[in-house]
Amino acid sequence: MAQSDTVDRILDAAEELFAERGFSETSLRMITSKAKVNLAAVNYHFGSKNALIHAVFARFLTPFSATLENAFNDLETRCDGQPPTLNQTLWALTESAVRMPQRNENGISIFMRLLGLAYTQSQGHLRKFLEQEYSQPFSRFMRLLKESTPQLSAVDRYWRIQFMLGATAFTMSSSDALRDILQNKLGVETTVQEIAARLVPFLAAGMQAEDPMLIMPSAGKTSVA
Amino acid sequence: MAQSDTVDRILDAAEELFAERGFSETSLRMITSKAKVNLAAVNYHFGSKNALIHAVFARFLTPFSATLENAFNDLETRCDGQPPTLNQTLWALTESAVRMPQRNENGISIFMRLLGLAYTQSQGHLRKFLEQEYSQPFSRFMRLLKESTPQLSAVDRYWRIQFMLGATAFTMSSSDALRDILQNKLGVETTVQEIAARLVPFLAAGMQAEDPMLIMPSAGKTSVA
DNA sequence: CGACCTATCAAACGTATGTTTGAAACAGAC
DNA sequence: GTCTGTTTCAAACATACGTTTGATAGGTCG
Repeated sequence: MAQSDTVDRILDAAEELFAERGFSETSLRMITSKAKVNLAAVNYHFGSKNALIHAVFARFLTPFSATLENAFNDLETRCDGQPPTLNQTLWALTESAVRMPQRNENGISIFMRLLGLAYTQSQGHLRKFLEQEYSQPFSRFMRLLKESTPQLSAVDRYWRIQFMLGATAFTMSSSDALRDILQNKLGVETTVQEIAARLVPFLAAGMQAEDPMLIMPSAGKTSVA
Repeated sequence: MAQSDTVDRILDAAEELFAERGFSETSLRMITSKAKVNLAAVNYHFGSKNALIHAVFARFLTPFSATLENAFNDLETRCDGQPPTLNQTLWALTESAVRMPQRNENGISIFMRLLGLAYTQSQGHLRKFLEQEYSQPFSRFMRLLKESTPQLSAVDRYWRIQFMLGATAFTMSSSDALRDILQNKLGVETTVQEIAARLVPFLAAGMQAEDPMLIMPSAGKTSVA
């Protein structure tokens, strides 16, 4: 066949291993042996390990950013000029992620973990690649968030967005492990959708908290709203 | 001198480099050349690279966990049998961290980033080490959190704690980079204390959000609070 | 002084990494 | 069948890593 499935087998294996162990801790030999392809195949098809990392992200991110654009379009036409509510904005993103066609049942959580790693591990080339390729939907989401939280100052909004990102990336990145723990400790089953349904209200409440500087640290009793 | 300053020079250099680049991405040769000591000194004084990582954490974490125990003692005597409020619990932790004596002006942010990396990078040995050595203050903090949020079901509390952890670890793990971005974009200087002062209210509000299951995803308009 | 323990150093060791090579296998077109 | 371009493969390459070695100094105590 002209384009064998070698490329996809490599991408599948790489995606899983990167998510499990991080980028530096995953060697090409691990990937190629898991994918059952020759070691040289990675450099032949992708050129380098870094390029493979980019390809793993691109395979998910390109269709996802298209889905996201549609969701944002829908949201804006539905709002008809009015700024969307914070919940609407967050759900537009969440539903796009949850509804993406997945290669397997863990597709979302694997990719969430990869996104978290991309942010956390200081891989300069990756950040540059993501900024270059996918800045548009990101900027648009930021703009919607801004419209959804007009009461916040730019600085407050900036930090709270980081907090949201953190809670999301972190939770999703380890949601498999967390689900297992919950299953064992409390005997409760949990789907990714349910986690999202718990996460979004948490984020919305955090974003809309009282002005942070009103509540200061001290030995006295401070209470929230 | 009996105990030269080689040990501390190594610890200082390692701490900084680990925080900047992560554990796997930092080689012993980088550390020893930054510390201006011989390569073999690390294995001589610490035994292995992993042991050096543990030592870096222990140097900060041991005095910190003592400070934390005191803060929790203070809090419990101040509450006099009553369960503490969520804000009190969160601030007990935050103030202990902020008030720790620091080796240099970036001491806290460096160490926050290290803690974030410890959680994020899947270094099995590190997690085992931390669980073994510092499980007590961690468990105590969890117990206080439970008392501070009696209104939450066990499952809700479980997930929301994960969300808090995520927002904190993630923000702290990249706080230097984030501060730089903010500095460039908005021309605002930010201290770790200010980040904490913004984070705590965010977390408290999220923890005390409405029952998550009341707000469901749909195409319709949903609003919070 | 000489014995002894500790600390430092340059050099080497074995291993694992990402990448490259050159030949072999395979495909489709003529 | 033969040619042509693509894909696979085993092997090697150069480099970087964590760790070990054995020699050399420096200090302390009898």
